[in-house]
Amino acid sequence: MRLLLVEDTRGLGEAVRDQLQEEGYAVDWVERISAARHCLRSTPYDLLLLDLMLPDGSGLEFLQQLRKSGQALPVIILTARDQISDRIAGLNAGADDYLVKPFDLDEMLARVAAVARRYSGNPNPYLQLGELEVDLAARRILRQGQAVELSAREWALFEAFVQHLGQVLTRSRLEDALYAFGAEIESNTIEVYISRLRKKLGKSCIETLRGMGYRMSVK
Amino acid sequence: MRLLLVEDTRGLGEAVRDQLQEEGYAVDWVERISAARHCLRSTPYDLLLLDLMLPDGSGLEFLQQLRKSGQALPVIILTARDQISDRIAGLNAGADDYLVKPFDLDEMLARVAAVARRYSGNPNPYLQLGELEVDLAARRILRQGQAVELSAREWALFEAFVQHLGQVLTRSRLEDALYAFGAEIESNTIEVYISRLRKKLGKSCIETLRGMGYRMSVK
DNA sequence: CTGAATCTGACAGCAACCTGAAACTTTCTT
DNA sequence: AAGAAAGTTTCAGGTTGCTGTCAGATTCAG
Repeated sequence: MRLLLVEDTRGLGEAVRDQLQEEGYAVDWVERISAARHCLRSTPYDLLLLDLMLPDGSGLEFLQQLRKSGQALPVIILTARDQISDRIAGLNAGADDYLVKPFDLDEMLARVAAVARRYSGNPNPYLQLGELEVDLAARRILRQGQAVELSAREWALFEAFVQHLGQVLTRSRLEDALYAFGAEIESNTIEVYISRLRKKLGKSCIETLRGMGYRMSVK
Repeated sequence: MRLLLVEDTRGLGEAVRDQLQEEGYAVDWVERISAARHCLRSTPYDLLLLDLMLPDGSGLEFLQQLRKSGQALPVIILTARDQISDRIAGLNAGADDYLVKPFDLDEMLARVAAVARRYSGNPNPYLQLGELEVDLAARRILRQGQAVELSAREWALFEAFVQHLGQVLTRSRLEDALYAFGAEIESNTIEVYISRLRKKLGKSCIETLRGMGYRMSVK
């Protein structure tokens, strides 16, 4: 269970993170919206804890953007007492719950556990990658609920991407994933398989970075 | 970060251990499965590097046993080139990644770092440079939260600056970063790319030092 | 003010990439 | 064992947008 905490108050952020980690959650803590955007791209999270007043923008707008882009990620917002009206706006914008600062840490844990429980229909080996649901162990992929069948090579390639989510993979790195080490390949096999994966999984699932390689991200 | 290396080839084992230790990992190196079992009982490890052909049994079976007993420990398997089919079996048995011998030590380090990162739950590390957020592994840059796309050459140049923050880079130094060693260039290509970077990343991000070169600072 | 260094918009050429289809290989079925 | 089906690799033609160069504008040092 991995959480992303966006909170610019040092003391509070640290306390919340430590408390959650003690409970066994994996927690990433950032202080800016831009950083949060970053994390969300390269890592699949199960829950977002979002302060509404941040140095580089409004958490509320950020949340709206998230929802607009189709992110179903559970969100708990953190607001100061004098921003209570934001609470309403927050819930409207698609938050799942809220906490008014200063809040009790046990209260916080309870809310997190509640939201987590509500959402954890499937115990975690499932990865949610945009419209894809991936079960790595079972080698199964659902796209918008529909099963997608991959051949051996297609799967090997896909797996390489998933195991290095968000990172740019060079051609030679991908070749290593498809063919055990140093097996020279002359033609454009990689491109052909990229093309097939896109056909099966959706165009936007793999980005091309001309002259550099390819990248799969969470969104 | 403590690793257990199970490898019966002396030379290879030594090289891998030394390399990893230089990178700051704590490494225990054993040559037998029985010894590995022992270590695992008495010490908590963060990662297991496992050869599949060992004098006292099959690493594959060992891995299966581990998984059956509920061990979630990350595992990278090492296979010889002619045991490719084991790679599939290994991944099925619950390995997280594989390396085909003979492998490049840098490649090995990269895989170890990747697996370690994946399990430690950290997202890619990112840099904050003024109004820029940089994720080197993902080759992603956010400028005030907005994604900025760089071409291959632009990125190479940018990377050179980031890797020498605050230092003055001469023209010939930059040429070496863009073109593999000593490729003479006559026209003002460098200036053109500097210009393109400034357009995308902001004027002030790279300073000109007339007659000397260019510099990027932390700001 | 003058010359040299640097900046930047424009552009032709071409390498990188995409993709449908054909040739070939492996696996399955009868 | 032979044929069918599925998977893999290669090839070729079409497209995209990066790259290096130049020329004219601009900045800077003396």
